[in-house]
Amino acid sequence: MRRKSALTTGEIAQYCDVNFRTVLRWIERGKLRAYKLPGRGDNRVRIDDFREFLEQHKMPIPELFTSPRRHRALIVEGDAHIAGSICHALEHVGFETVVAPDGFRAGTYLGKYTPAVMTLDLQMPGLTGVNILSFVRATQDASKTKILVVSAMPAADLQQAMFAGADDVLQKPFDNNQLVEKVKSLVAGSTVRVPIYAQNTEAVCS
Amino acid sequence: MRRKSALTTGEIAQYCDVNFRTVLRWIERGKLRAYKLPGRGDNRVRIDDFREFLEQHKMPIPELFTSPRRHRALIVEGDAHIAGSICHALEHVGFETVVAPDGFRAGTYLGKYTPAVMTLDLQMPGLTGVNILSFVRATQDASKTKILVVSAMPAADLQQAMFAGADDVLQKPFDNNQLVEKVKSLVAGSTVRVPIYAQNTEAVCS
DNA sequence: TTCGGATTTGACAGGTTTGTCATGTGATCT
DNA sequence: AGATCACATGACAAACCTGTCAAATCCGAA
Repeated sequence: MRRKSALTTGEIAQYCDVNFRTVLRWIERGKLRAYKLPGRGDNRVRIDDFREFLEQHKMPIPELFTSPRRHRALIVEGDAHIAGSICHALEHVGFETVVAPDGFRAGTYLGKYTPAVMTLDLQMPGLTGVNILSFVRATQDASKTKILVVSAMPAADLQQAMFAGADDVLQKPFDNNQLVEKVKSLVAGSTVRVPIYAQNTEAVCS
Repeated sequence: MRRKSALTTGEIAQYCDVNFRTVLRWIERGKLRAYKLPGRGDNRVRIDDFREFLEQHKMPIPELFTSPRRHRALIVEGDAHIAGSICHALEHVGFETVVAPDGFRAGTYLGKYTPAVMTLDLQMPGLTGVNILSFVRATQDASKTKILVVSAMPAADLQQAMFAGADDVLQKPFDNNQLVEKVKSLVAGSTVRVPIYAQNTEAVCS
């Protein structure tokens, strides 16, 4: 079954545990964004709009909408050996993993998979670590992705990574259990929403 | 995926997140314009008609059809000076430009903006040029993006870039006019076989 | 605490659209 | 050419919209 990209009023009514008439009124009053089908004027609400609505009103978000992203981890790591090891560890605790062996792929995969968490090797060739951190933080779509910096750099540099936007750091060499613990707590903590949205830094030439 | 100038009912059903039976009814009632194939009477909807339909009903337009795509150029270039120069030249002939100063951003922007054409500096720090070429070519969403490799590498290496998937190459240093010409012809060549009715007359500057 | 007014939500009915299923036939692929 | 897939059609069930009215909730005042 294909994943739906839009919901009907009835479905939303179920999720919110209210009468569908109420959902219609929300839409009427512009509290919930929706578009209409040409026929009878059936409303469809895009999942993203629905999520935003839920967050805005601090309503509980059904597992259904958080789960697929929640268990996805992006591993940005140049060393295939280490990457494989991380993969294995995370998959073992239920994550769906994707490995990006270079910066370019890290970028595409981040946008494509919107993982819940991303482990980032700052010393990959071609990655100007700190820049990436702040860039990701400023990117709306990815701002919710938790970042765990994994690096062999000295502790002072790791501290700086935290300032730049990392959610946590882990010094190489590390133990897989350590990593799994950190990742898990990052994902668990991500249920708390920070309402501050970084402004979108556009790179469009003017 | 094959290039299409018209859509079937099934495809529209997918895009609209609706049952294909419903799409048929829309067509029956004249809400969505379509023409029939001679055989069984299969419906085909021209892309422009579909887009008009979506706009008319304020329905979200799938990324796939967002119009300006054709005129978007992604400039992957580490040297801000050169990047600015390319930007300027391309904007002058009607492109919307985006600059990616590193591999990571190249990746995110490629996915985000799905540009019609991408100029790629193979010697950027951290870009393992040839890998990227083949990666992009293998990536479904971006496979239509034309790639112009811009590099100071010797001609033999550029030749290899062609084998790896580049659509054209340009040796540094280059003249802006040269670049513009190449980009324009790449975009022109990619003509998505837009049928006659295409009113996109704002097309590439002539 | 209790009361009344204002607002929001739930319930019901009628009419219409949309989804589902089964079937037949033309496309499409190898 | 044959096998598989996608589409069209018809009928029926399910879901949705509109309008109206009753019930529940909220809020300030007595």
